[in-house]
Amino acid sequence: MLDAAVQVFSRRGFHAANMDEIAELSGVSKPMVYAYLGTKEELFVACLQRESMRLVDNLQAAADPTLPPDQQLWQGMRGFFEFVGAHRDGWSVLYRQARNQHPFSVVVNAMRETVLEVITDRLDAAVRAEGRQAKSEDITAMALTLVGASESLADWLADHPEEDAGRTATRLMNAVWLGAEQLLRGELWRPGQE
Amino acid sequence: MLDAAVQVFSRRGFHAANMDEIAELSGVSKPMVYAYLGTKEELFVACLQRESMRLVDNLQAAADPTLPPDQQLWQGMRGFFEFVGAHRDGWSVLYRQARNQHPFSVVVNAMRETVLEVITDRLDAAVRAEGRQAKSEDITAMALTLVGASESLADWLADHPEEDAGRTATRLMNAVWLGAEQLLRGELWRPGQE
DNA sequence: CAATAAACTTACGCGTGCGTAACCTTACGT
DNA sequence: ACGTAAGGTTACGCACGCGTAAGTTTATTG
Repeated sequence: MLDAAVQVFSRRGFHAANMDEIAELSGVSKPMVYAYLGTKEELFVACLQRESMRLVDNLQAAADPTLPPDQQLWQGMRGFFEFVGAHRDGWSVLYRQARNQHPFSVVVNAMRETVLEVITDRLDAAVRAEGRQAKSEDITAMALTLVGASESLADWLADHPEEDAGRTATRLMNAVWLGAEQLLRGELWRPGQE
Repeated sequence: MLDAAVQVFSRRGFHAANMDEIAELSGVSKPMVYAYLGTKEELFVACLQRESMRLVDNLQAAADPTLPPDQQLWQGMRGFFEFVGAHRDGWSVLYRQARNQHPFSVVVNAMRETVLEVITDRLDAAVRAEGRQAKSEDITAMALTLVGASESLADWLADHPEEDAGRTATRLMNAVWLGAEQLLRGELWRPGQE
């Protein structure tokens, strides 16, 4: 039933989606949808909450703080891309439909804020491990870069079912870990032993 | 009159915006809006076209093919961030409202595709200048990374008026040109002489 | 096997907002 | 002055879709 809602919201967007279609796809009548899941807004929020929980779970399951920073980063990215690949509709609802639509944006942005905090903390720890320290706004900018680049590749992944989550994560590592300069010179980052 | 529309669409989104409000903010009556700019959809598309033209103009005005690749990249980014800083409502309408809303997404995605092509060509040229060649999908991934990271920082910039376009571009250069690895070690990329 | 409650459906009231018909008013030629 | 047209406004028809009242079937209990 939630699955049906996610599917319809993904295809049509919040406004264009109508409750009759969701009910029909669920195989029940409209008043049942209202009885179980409340209004259209409440239903949408329920979808958002389930999908964002899945996303964050996938990120954190991939976190192993004992590994070196690049491995941690790669694993986090792979977890994220695996969620996107496995739940394309969920991704679409979260980032293409809800992200900028009041009042749903607050839910999504809260989740994005959480993700940003996690990454910021990791970066900070990695810098400290080098015996250095960086301005917090520089760390923030780096985290924003990582998240934005991930979202962009995620969108691409969502539209290319043939692509593999691990390969996508590796591509992103090459871009953001080594940097464009190294890449132009032919250097490559490779995932270590699993 | 278009300005008023962009402002309202930016604040409310396409669906929540109503023509009465746009008319009132324009200082004319509703039938006049219809007379000059057509239906709500046509009006929205007109906004999109103006803003996307501005954005692309800003990107290309900043292009100087004689400079080394990193300088070209930085100038392109700065041009882009300057557009965002100067037209926050326009940015909001393009990327937060229209990007995933049929049938407007086709307009925005066409523009994004153009930008991606420009960047892809530049990257390709830079790789060739090093006497190397890369798989096209790797170049594509790098371009997607650059664009995604730019969008993420642009969104951040749009909500932080105190921030400077040039500084944002420099931050992004540090992240994507040098790479996170260099950055953790304390290296910094700096814009050359202007 | 009636009486009643639970589970579900059909059919509709109602608000909202797009797009326009009908109406007004100011300028201009005759 | 007066017909007429350009340029404007007010007021409304209409479709759409959310949420629910009223009605119907299926289960349950004395």
